[in-house]
Amino acid sequence: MKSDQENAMVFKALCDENRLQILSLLRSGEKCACVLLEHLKISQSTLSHHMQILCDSGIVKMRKQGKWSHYSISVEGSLNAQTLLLNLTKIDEESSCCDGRN
Amino acid sequence: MKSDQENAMVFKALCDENRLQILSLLRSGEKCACVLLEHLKISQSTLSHHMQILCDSGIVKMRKQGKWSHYSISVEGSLNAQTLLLNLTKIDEESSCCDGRN
DNA sequence: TTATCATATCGATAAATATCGATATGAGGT
DNA sequence: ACCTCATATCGATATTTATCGATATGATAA
Repeated sequence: MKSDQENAMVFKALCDENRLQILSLLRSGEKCACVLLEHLKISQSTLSHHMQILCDSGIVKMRKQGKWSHYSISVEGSLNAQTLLLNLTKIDEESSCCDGRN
Repeated sequence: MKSDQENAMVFKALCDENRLQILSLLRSGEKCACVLLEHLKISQSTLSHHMQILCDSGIVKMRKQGKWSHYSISVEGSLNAQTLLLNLTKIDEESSCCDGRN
């Protein structure tokens, strides 16, 4: 069981408009930073910052090749986020029973 | 199809430590604000602010009864978040094909 | 080894968010 | 009508995050 802080980091990736747009671009396959930059109206340093957050969440992974950084959606990371979301919103049947004691 | 900004709002609910703790408390069933407050080390006005964000995301719903506000996890809202997450991280098979043209 | 290109990091600032105490609102009770 | 309680809203401040330009790093090419 991870801490709330660690779990929050997974979803931090998804609560920014620019990062959602980046994810949307990655859905069609791996892209290098320079290609992503062409499609966004942010500076190179800002993009680098967002990619860091996306990678920290585990939802995006990076592959270094020479001077290029290639980014893609991580299936494992996405699955992990799915499971996490499920657990966070799952109603606990053990404790929420129907005898009015809660 | 919702905008990136609207989608980001759903996950904004989940990227704060306090809000994750609130969700955790709600997993055992509906709670009124005063009960939630007992379990958290934040002020009443801060709690009210977080509940607003949780409700805006759709993941939590409120029921007013007299002077009390009862909060609970919304099954529909949670399902909506699940679907959204799935769509945001789903790899698009149409465009990412294997002939090397992307 | 010098130059160039892609990206990361740094330092500063702007913008957004969290937090609090004080006050407003609104429902019940006396 | 007045008082109390639960919660929301307001206004101010602190903290966090986003953003940029400048610079550093590290790979490749000349």
